[in-house]
Amino acid sequence: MKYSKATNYALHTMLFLAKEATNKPVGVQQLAEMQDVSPTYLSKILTKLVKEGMINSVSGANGGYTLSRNWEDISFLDIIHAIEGKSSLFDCCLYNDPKCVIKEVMLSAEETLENELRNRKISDLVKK
Amino acid sequence: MKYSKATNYALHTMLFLAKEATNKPVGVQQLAEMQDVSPTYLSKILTKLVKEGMINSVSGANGGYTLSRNWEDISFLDIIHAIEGKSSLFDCCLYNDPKCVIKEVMLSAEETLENELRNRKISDLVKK
DNA sequence: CAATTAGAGACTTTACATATCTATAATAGC
DNA sequence: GCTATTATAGATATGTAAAGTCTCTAATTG
Ligand code: SF4
Ligand code: SF4
Repeated sequence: MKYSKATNYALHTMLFLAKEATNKPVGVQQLAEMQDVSPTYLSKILTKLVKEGMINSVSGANGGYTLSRNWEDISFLDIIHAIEGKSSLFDCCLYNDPKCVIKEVMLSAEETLENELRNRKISDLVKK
Repeated sequence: MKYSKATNYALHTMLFLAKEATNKPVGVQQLAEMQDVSPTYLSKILTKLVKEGMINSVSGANGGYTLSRNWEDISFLDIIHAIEGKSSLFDCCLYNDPKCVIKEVMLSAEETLENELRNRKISDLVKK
């Protein structure tokens, strides 16, 4: 059980875009080089962020990616969910025993984790 | 990013053993049948718990597994660590930037999760 | 000794993350 | 309109780890 590299790439990209105060699009070429990953693969990851409305993409020459308007609200959890999906960390083997104690513990722990990640915004890291 | 099925099997086995107040060994055959998993595979998982001192094994006829003496102290985190390993959920791609903000957020969130899981003991689920 | 049980190791299968390749679509600048 | 540049999409390949099987060995019971 680990966060995927794709999540790592997405977080680093978001942080970089946030640090760039400018609105000029940043090409995937540059973003990929910084992180030592292939541009086509990173592009595929960033497309997920585009579809979730976290960043915008601009085709054509001098194109690239920019943060969306509401970027200051984007949390770590948002980014993780965009890449890893939103399904629970804990897969129950049987069907929905509602008073199952194991499930209760695991889901409540996961919720604690999500709350923490929901409160941490990319924008908080930039302001200082 | 998900908890493995092996973790699920380990948790269910521990809970079952805890509910069995008796000290009689329970064979892997029976444990596996309940969880619809092959005995040899489950055996491999339970051996990890034996090595961490959470359960004891008894070979030979009428053998099986019993909880260890200190079983009331065993937390969810202990079991998860025994199966999934203890390495961090977040793999940092570069080497140890100590003031890295991303790493700081991810590790602190993970610590919150671990604290919650450390406070939940198998024995708490049985007492009621 | 015979039956039963856990443990160990090699191996296979499956699933998924990671990545590559190629073709298409959109845009800028000339 | 033409060309270069850039993102997007889909098919495909590779790598890795989880999940599971098979077989042999060791310990214990009776
Ligand atoms: S006991 Fe709980 S965790 Fe296990 S299968 Fe049933 S509902 Fe799921
Ligand atoms: S920026 Fe932080 S998370 Fe990223 S590689 Fe460096 S230390 Fe690791």
